[in-house]
Amino acid sequence: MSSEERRRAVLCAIVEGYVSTSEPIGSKALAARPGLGVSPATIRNDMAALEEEGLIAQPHTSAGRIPTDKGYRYFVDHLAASSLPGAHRRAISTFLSDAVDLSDVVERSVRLLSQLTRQVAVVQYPSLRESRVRRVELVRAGLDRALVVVVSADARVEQAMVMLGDSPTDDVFERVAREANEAAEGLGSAALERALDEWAARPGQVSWARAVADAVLEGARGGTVERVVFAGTSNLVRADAGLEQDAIAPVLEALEEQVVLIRLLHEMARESDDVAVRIGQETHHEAFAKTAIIAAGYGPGGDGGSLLASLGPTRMDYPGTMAAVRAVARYLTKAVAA
Amino acid sequence: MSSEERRRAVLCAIVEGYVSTSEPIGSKALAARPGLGVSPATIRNDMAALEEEGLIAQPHTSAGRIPTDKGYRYFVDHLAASSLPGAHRRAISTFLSDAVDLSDVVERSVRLLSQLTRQVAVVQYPSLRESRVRRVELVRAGLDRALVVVVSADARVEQAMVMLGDSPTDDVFERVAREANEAAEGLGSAALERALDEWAARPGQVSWARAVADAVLEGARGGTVERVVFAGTSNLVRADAGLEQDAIAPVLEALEEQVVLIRLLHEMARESDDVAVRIGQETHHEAFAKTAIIAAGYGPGGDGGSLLASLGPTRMDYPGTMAAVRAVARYLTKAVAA
DNA sequence: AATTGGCACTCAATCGTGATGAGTGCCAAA
DNA sequence: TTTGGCACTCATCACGATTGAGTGCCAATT
Repeated sequence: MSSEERRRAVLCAIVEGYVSTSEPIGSKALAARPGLGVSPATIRNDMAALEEEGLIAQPHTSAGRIPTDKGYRYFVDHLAASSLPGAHRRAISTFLSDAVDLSDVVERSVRLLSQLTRQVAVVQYPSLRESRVRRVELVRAGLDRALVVVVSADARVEQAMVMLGDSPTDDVFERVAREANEAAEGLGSAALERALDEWAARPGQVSWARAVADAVLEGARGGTVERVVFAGTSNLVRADAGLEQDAIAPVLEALEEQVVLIRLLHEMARESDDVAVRIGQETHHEAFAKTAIIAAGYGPGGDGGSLLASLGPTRMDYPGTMAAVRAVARYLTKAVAA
Repeated sequence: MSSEERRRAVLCAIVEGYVSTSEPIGSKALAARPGLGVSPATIRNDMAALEEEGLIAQPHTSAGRIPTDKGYRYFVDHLAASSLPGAHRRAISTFLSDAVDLSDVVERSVRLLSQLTRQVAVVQYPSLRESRVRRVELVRAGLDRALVVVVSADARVEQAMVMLGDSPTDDVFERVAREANEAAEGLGSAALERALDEWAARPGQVSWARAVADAVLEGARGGTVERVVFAGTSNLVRADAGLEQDAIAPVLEALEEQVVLIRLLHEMARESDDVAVRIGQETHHEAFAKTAIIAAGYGPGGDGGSLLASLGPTRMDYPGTMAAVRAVARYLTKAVAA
């Protein structure tokens, strides 16, 4: 093994050691490890070089080394894809096999992922592709408001409240409701838009027809809300997790906020078509500065898909977590396709 | 003031002092307070009596006293209803005034409540009363499964997946879908049940008609799922919150679990028609042993209503939190009635 | 040029010690 | 019943000494 190779091995050993013990790793402890049969002094030289490169650091003078964000990054980039333990594999298939509907699938997945990784799991609801409208239903919900319900051909139901700005009689309301359905039924995308535009612009049409048409279009597109569900937030506060008390509250806040997280996940999805990893500072968010996020897309490729992720302290089991995220993403893809 | 009254005043002062400083309160500090003009020695006597009654305790010999669960209970029971700061009142009305639909109202409420109380807020989705079926829609979602969508007259949409145990042709499926809607349309409660029973039992009916009928009935009843949303979990880990690190993870787990919390809230709603309070051990749950829960019903009285709550460490500002919970419940009642 | 053993040095963590003082319980006096 | 006095307890803090893990550097070795 060349000295270059050994330096790399030393880095990996430091990462693995620190992740499993959560304590800085010294040269002596490393030398005792089987695998790299060299003396502590040699390892010290390698460590000095690695520190020079900014891959490891020491918390204080007389302590061992811990990986920096950059060190973790190197480790992750030079990682052979590891496989999932058989027990986990079985857990996934049994967990997801008897889900009854979409929200059930999503909820089971997020719980499963949090259990497999012992981290916080995040699953974004699938952003469903545009599809044909099966039926439009208008339900009166007060004098001047109505609920628009769109049932699409691929078995989704979207609803939205619209303000009428007007108090139509029941007769008028019923007629508009019937017409809206007739205009939209069976159509999709461009044809749907044309039909609804025409309908809303008919002479003598009620003033709120445009609002209804927009609601139907939005419903057909799968809604604008990008919902995200979590599980396993308690893993953040586990004593062995390695996040200081002060670092936890901002993370929980950011998770509840959602918007920051969703944008981050989108960025990550764009830059990799397998599993994407952001470590510490790479998240570019103060709240996540001490955490790492491992994300993967699921569902049909292209824009139709959606995202899931695992979030934990930078000191996490990267190979294991990446394998779990990849596996759940794969199963979830199957589950939503069915 | 009689000695009995003073003892009560001492207890209240201890609670208030401990809540605001999060440190045990000594006799000297109490005597310095204006209000009860007696010497530290007298207060010590009162304290001994209060400790005898189990209302206060001392963490260690040479420390001041802190309230026990029982002490907090006494304090809460003998509390004059306090009113909400004007700023909070304004916050409530502006926060809720421009909500667009039910889930928006619920989400705004839970955020608002967590901000007002600086605790974890929990809001249960309104369990809506049974109502007439406006329309039933069956959407095929695979060879042997279908989505049943029930739109009710009061502007709700419920959906459920049913397994057909059979792979009907599209023609048959369409016919059954039409018939199911005809059978259910416009009916409610008993009449609906009768009509669906008759429909499902018709000679020559498909085998899965019963499953569809059940799904429709359940949808009309508002579904069985009782969803709960949270906000402000980061407040649990705030350093000044007063929960030890180890106590936090179980709480987060229990919140995610939901089922325990929901049952607890139901119990609480039953025992009080104003604001109900459970303190520490009174929750009868290990996870909540160090927390207090303040719950109130909202929505129309009787079974139609639902619940919201605030959860935090037992060392919390009870009057303030109770006032906030009460106020949000009141506004929320208005919001869902509209 | 790379590796190794030796050695002095640094510094966090640990422990023991003593001082401090907040707070108590008890008792006798008012 | 209240109060002042007083001895007692015990967590907390500050100080110092010790320990030991781990390092950096250098000269010797391969």
